Amino acid sequence: MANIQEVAKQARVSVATVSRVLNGQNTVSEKTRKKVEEAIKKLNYEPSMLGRNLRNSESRLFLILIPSISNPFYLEIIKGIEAVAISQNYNILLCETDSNPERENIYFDLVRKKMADGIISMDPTVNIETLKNLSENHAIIQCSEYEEGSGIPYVTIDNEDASYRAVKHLIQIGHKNIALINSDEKYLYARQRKMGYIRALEEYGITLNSQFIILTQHLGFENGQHAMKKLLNLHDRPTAVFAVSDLLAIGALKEIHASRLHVPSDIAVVGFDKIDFSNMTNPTLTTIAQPMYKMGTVAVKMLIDKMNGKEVESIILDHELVVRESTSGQFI
Amino acid sequence: MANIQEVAKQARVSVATVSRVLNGQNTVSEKTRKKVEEAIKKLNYEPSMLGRNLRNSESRLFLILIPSISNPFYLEIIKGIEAVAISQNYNILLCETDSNPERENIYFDLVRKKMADGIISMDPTVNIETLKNLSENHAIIQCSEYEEGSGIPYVTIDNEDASYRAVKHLIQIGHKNIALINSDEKYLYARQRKMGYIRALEEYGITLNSQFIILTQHLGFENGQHAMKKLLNLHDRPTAVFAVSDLLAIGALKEIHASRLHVPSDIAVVGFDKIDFSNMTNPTLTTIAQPMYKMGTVAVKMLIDKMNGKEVESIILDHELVVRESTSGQFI
DNA sequence: ATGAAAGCGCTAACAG
DNA sequence: CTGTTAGCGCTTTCAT
Repeated sequence: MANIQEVAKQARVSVATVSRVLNGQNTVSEKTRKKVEEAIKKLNYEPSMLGRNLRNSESRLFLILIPSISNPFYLEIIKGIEAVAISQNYNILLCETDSNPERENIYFDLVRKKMADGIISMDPTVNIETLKNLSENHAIIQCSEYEEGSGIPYVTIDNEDASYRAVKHLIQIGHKNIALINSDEKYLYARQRKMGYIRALEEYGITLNSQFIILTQHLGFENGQHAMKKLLNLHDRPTAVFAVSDLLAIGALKEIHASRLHVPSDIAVVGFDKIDFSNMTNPTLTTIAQPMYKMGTVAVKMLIDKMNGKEVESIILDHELVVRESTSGQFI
Repeated sequence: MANIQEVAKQARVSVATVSRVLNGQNTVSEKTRKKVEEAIKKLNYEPSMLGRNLRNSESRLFLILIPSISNPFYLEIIKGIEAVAISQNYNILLCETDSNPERENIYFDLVRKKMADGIISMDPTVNIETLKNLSENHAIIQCSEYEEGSGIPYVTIDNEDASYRAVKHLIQIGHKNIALINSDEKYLYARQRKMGYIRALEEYGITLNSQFIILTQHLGFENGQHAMKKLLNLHDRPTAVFAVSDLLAIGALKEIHASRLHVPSDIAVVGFDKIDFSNMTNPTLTTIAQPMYKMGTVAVKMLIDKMNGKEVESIILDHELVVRESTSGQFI
């Protein structure tokens, strides 16, 4: 493989000139540029990013931290991230932490060792102290999940309001006994969504039934099944369920079917995220749509701004309630 | 950020010695090693991979090529890849081509420019000529999809046999009118799976009904719905469907429900891949399990062997028929 | 408009 | 066991 030296020799110019051509500087005469371009073609030369990166002290790589690649919620965000990243000549290192601090540390090391120029963290289980430390020397943006007052800019939605609207929708179609399948309240979004749930109930004068709130360890399908099983075993079971992720909701759906009950006539279900799969279930799932793709694009733009030393403000994006079959029709 | 020079100065040794400590060479006296380690700690030094990579002419990054990140089939493979990669101090660049040659080329450029040391391609739409060219100078492994006689080693399953077994299962539970929802036959796996389908029918003396074979552009949910719609509109509709991906099968499931028919009593359904979602549907999906995680780990090992100049043989892994609700019970 | 030369941070060959 | 030094491939300042 040819290097810049050989190209220079072939074109009878200096390596500096070759470099100038490579980087599209306009201080090169047309004639010289031609010569260089021919030499490049003739030698099949490809500039090495290893040399360039060392010289520029950059890797042109972003670290994207997610808890699990199996959760479709993140995939759409990643698409947004990737689109903007590529357009700016960056690439992404997709890092799945499995909520494992050791694993997380392997990835953070990549940044410490200059293999990545910045971080977009979507991991709610991230060690926020480490993140804060890292943010002193590196550009970091939090996406979706965040920590208030950490000084790390974030892009997210108004979880409290989204939750409020989901529950209000259930109330408006006639439900009073509404359960909440929430995740562990150590997560900010879980606390926020619970608040929205409570606010909606209060607004309509519905008494909170603490048996109707089930907490799950993770946001997966099985967790939704187990939670729903508990709810179905209650003496007075709910007529509607709001689950804070589509995967949880789909698990609930499955469990309801297993009990030979019908959605939405026996129990209505609302999910959260609008993952692709929420439209494939039977019945299709009413859910809160997050602007995931946009969230990804915004996060990258914020990150690049941050790397360029600009002042970066956190951003709250809009969400939307998508009514589908799992709540359609008036409840009587 | 401190560099190796400053550490050397602080420890009053040469940079070579620091490098030796960094790389765990045992030619350093205990006393010196201590000094160096203290200096590293004191200065909060982290070795830069940019320097190391340039020096070693490696990036320690693998390029993983997939057509779409939304297809869950690839995710489990990726987990396998990542596990082995990390254990060998590599990281992965996950690249979604969207079956777009331009996009593909951006990623191949990464290899040409030394930003990646090797490629694992899982993209059936990959330009095989480009791949062959690239394979002259770079280590490449094909995973799942491959090209016979390309000289590029691959790891995959026996698609013909897997398909044969799926169809045989349907026959054995009493079906004769078995449809095939296949993808475009420009893909090798599609041709192989069709062969298996035909072989099973022939073995049981069932005449092939060409109306029962539907080809789809992609392997997605909607494609499954459309294909199933066509089948349901046939005068003599099939009593069983074998779809070559779970997503297709789930689409078929949905369409069958929409027609107020019941699975499996009206129509039995078999999918392919055993993605997580195949267990979340109602009914759960009978499917062919591919050893996806293992496929990923094997692919990386092959890649690393290849990079080390070893002779690498292609590998065929085992598959398994997983019978679940969508075909359970004797068909009458 | 072009070239010479320094240097990004590291490793390894060689010398001692 | 340790130090000196060249050099990986590139960009950029400073001359000219």
